[in-house]
Amino acid sequence: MDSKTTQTASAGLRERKKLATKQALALAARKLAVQRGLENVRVEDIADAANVSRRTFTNYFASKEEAIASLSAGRFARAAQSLRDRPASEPMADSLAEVFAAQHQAADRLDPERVAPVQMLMMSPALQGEALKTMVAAEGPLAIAIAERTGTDPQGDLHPRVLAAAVMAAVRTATAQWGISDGSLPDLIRQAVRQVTGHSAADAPAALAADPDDSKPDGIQPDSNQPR
Amino acid sequence: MDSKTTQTASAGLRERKKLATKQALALAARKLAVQRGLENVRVEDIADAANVSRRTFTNYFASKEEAIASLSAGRFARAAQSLRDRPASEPMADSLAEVFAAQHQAADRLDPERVAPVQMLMMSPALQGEALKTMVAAEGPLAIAIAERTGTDPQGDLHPRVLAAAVMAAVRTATAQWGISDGSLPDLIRQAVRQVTGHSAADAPAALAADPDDSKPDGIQPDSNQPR
DNA sequence: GCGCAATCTTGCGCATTGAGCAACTACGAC
DNA sequence: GTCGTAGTTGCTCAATGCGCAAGATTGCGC
Repeated sequence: MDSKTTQTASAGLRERKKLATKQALALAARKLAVQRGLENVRVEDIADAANVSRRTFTNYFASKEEAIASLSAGRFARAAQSLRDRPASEPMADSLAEVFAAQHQAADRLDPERVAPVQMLMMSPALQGEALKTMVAAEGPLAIAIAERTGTDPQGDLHPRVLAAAVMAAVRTATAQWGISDGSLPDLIRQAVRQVTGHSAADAPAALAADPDDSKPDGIQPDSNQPR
Repeated sequence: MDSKTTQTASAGLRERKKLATKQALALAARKLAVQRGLENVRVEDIADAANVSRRTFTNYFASKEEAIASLSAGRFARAAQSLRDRPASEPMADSLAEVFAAQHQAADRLDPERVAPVQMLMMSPALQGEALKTMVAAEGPLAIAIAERTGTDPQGDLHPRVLAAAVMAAVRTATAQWGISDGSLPDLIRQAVRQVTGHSAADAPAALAADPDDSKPDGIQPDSNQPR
């Protein structure tokens, strides 16, 4: 019911308005949280900023944290599809590394001045729980996509699910490391993902095709609502 | 401040009372949640069951979810120390697999009638966030212990942290799988952990030494507060 | 076009919660 | 035995989550 934030098939004005409201709320929440700090933002403030009532906010999100986390949900949800778009001949380790590296490629080039606060926000303890739930929620679809490749059963077999979970954990760790150590985020992700897929990080090909899917890395997107 | 739930060094009556109160609250929270369902339990009910005021509950936990999750926190916190207790000569993959397999060994023998509701509870969406935070919190100490073994820098180097995160993810996946598929929890954990450590699960030694540390697998402990 | 049904939004109200504050009490150092 | 410190509690209030019902908007069949 929210996984189709991506394929805006323009099902109808109704649907589109709903999605627009949801996104407006989420963006307003993030914007205000970056500006004032999450704890100084009331649900009412967010609702006001999105021109809806406090009650309407509750219809979409259970909390401000969830609203902000929903911004990353879309990107992670697309990971499974991105994996399917990879050539089936490619080694699984390569596919996974590139899928996630490509997703975060744009973020790496953005102005650190604007990325840093968002990064800080997403790592804050108040959001950690929601952020984790978002990533864990993406494990299921990813496991299914992996199982399709390997021809295993995504339900009964432990392997695809463990791999999906491990890869997401690797991405999370790499993202956390980014900013502390130097190095580009995509490279850190490749390194981390390859570690859990069992392949050595040494022989990683430098060349990589950025998915068209990468056009909207909404997690740290320099959208118009970004504080300026 | 809560990681020493284990080594009750009896620092003083004051400390012990504090710990006792905390544990009583946590156990009461879990007990009531299993009985009535988490949503039908108010903080006040938990406080009453533990013979403290509602205000005191807040002094220890921010929410009922956190209270319940705290029961698993102790066990995960001990994982790092358990790893250090392993012989340094043992391959890392074996050590990790056995540390976590041993931790959950007792749980596997318990009466499924009593384990099932607890398992159900821990997997409920309401607790997922807290449960995840608990596991992620354990990654840091585990990464440090891993880094000690491998002689790498737990801060700058990505490897120990990724490994720690991947192992925790593997344990989480195995636990989730447990109950759906058949098989013992320790075996599932070994299988999952070995997958992310890169070792094949085939050559796992059957023999394993249960840590003395395993004496209190408090996560699913058949304590006196268990519903009967 | 038209009007009805489904759905979304909103205002209102209430139960619950999180947290600051100050008084009270128990522990433990001296 | 006395006193300082730390834990517990009741009071209070801002904020939240959600049920309910009325009002507004969209989609659809005719």
